[in-house]
Amino acid sequence: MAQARKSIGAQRNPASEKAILDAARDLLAEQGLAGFSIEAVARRARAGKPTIYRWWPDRTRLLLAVYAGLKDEMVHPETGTLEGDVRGFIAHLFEFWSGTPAGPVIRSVIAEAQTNAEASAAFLAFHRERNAETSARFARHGLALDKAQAIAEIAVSYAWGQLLTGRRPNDAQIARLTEILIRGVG
Amino acid sequence: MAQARKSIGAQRNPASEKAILDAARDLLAEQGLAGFSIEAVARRARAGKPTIYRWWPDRTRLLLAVYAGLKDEMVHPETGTLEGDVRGFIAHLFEFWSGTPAGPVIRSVIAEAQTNAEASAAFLAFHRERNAETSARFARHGLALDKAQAIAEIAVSYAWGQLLTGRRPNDAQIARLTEILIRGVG
Amino acid sequence: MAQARKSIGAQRNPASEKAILDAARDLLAEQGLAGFSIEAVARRARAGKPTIYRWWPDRTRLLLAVYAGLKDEMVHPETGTLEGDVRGFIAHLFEFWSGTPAGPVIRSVIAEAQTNAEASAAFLAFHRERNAETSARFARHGLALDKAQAIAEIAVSYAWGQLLTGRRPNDAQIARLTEILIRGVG
Amino acid sequence: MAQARKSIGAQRNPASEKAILDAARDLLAEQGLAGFSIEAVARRARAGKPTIYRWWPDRTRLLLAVYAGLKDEMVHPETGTLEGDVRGFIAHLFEFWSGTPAGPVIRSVIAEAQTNAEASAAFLAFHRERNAETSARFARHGLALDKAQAIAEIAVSYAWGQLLTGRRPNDAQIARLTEILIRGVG
DNA sequence: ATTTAAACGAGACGGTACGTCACGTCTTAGT
DNA sequence: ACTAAGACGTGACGTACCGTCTCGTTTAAAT
Repeated sequence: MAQARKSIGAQRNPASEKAILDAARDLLAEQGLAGFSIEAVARRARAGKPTIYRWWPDRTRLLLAVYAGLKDEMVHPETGTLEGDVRGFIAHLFEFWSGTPAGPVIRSVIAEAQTNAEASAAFLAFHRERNAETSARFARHGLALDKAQAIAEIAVSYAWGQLLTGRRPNDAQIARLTEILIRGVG
Repeated sequence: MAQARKSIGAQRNPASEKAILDAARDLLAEQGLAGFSIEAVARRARAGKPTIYRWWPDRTRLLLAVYAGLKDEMVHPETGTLEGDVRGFIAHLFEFWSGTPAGPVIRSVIAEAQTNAEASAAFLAFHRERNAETSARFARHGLALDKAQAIAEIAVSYAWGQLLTGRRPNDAQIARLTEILIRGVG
Repeated sequence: MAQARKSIGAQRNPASEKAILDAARDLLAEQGLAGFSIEAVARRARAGKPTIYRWWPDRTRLLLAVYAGLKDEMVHPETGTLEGDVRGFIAHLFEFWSGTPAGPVIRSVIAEAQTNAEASAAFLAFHRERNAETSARFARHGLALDKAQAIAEIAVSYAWGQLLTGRRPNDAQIARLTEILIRGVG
Repeated sequence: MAQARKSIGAQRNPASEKAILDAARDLLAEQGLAGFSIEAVARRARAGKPTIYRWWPDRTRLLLAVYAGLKDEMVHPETGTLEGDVRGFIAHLFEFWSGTPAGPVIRSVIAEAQTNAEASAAFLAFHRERNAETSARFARHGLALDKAQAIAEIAVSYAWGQLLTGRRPNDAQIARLTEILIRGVG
């Protein structure tokens, strides 16, 4: 959490930006979307509300900025087999979601997207981008691209379904899903 | 929309209950969760706020009551084959969600469930109940119950994923998903 | 406080009337006008709200009924001298107001009279009636009636002023007031 | 009545404060305490409720603020004689109360003081302050201070008694009261 | 002896106001 | 020019009480 910061003159203060994004992310991680208000972020970041509104036009855009900040961390290793990659992809999603603020943040973005068209568009765009990467990876093992896209979509949808209902599959469930998907397109 | 209703004595007035639930459902259908406030429901239903709070302790519980009111309509025909039942189940979900207030209502419930533990529990319970029915139906065609449960879960998750991102699959996509699922457990 | 009472047929139940008036008086005595709501009276008297509204058309009229019930107790002895009667009258007012629910009730009636024309009229009428009695008593000692009325009015106004500001004069102050009044009209 | 006002920065907007106090005072003058609600004041002043609650913690404190705003106007001329000053003081009270919002405001404060300890304390404090001034003035004509205080208290109590019961004395009645008081302490 | 009619406790009804919270906008004073 | 601070109007939150209404029960009075 940030200490009191003075202005650094007629230029954007990167410390403020970071303090705001950190506060927003931490609030989402700790209290979910319910605790995520501009006022709470400003209090926690020791920032003025207009400073937040200057850079992010509303609550939704700040949420999306936090969400965008997660992307860099979303990498997972290749295994060499299709089965290993699919299983690893799914398993990694849940690890990522539970070990970082990512889970609450994504839940919040999805919730926000049900109310806010901009959040919806941003989330869908990001999903498509990610799915292109994922299916490209799956296709490296000789799978047709359309089938790779299909199982990537199904896998991610399944993972969302678990996340949104507060569940997390065990290894056996992940293995079964993987098997169904690979046999299904085999 | 309801006219002003008097009390009918020391008992719940079904006309008021209906007017409130109708108003709530219509607001969700027209404006989504953002337009769904107790004040707005009271105005539209020509009801007093305390009348709403008397029967539904908060916004979430009223939302869940609207959601529960959808159950009866959620039926779809049997086709005689596993492939037909799976495909029909998925197709029916999207028809149901787009032709009735059900789509916006379910989107709202899922969004609410990300914030509210009660909504989360209610949604998960309802989902499990529905999935038991669905997988039982799939199992009538000779499929093992655990496999039937798995593909029911996957199918519903896929449908939610489409709904929550504002998409709707065409018949070919539904057919492909159906094929993957059935071959996957075959 | 009353037990649950049944109807005694097509006639007013005196037990209910008493229970309601007692509850109203006690609430005024204990919590003042702030705690005096029809709902609170009904709860305390174990009466239905319509039973109250059947006999007293609104909150003000029930307050006035409690006030009217005080009249009988408002008697004080004659002393044989003008000075004794004036002093005794004033002293008696404060004893009456502090030893019974009368103080809070009269404070409440005066407060209510600032908002409600009916309460104002009722209070003024009662005041005039009382003042006629008081000044008649003072006049028995040879004082002209108009002078007796004047000092009765002044004495009561002074007493109200003390009551409404939460004060109570000691004996010396009462004696001084008495002296001023009697010498003033002497 | 005020137009919509913007914030003028991180400081109190005097225009809003004035609009709110004016609206409160006018509501009291026109409708008395019954019409005096925070919601009504906010509507009339075109102010937000939180703006009112930011500066005055509740209805009572806003009422007392209106009451305090009357002080400056409560001045009356000296006449050179005790009789003239006493009579002028009493007469002035009624002129002040009938020609300005002061009458309804004071009636409201007294009513509120019967319910609210804070209002009671504030009213009593203001009364004592005023009475010190008044009795000091009376004492300039050679009257002992304790006697001056006594007749000031009696005079004000009499005036309150008239105000609270919706009466107003004519000149002869004021003259008679003055005579009684002066002869009483003579 | 039976029926009628009104009073009873209970509590739901549509409203209004309460006092609180967060929204997104605006201006100040300082760096 | 950018900062922290915080006031502004708006509007929803959940609660209390208003005065009205109907329910089903009870019982005295009228048949």
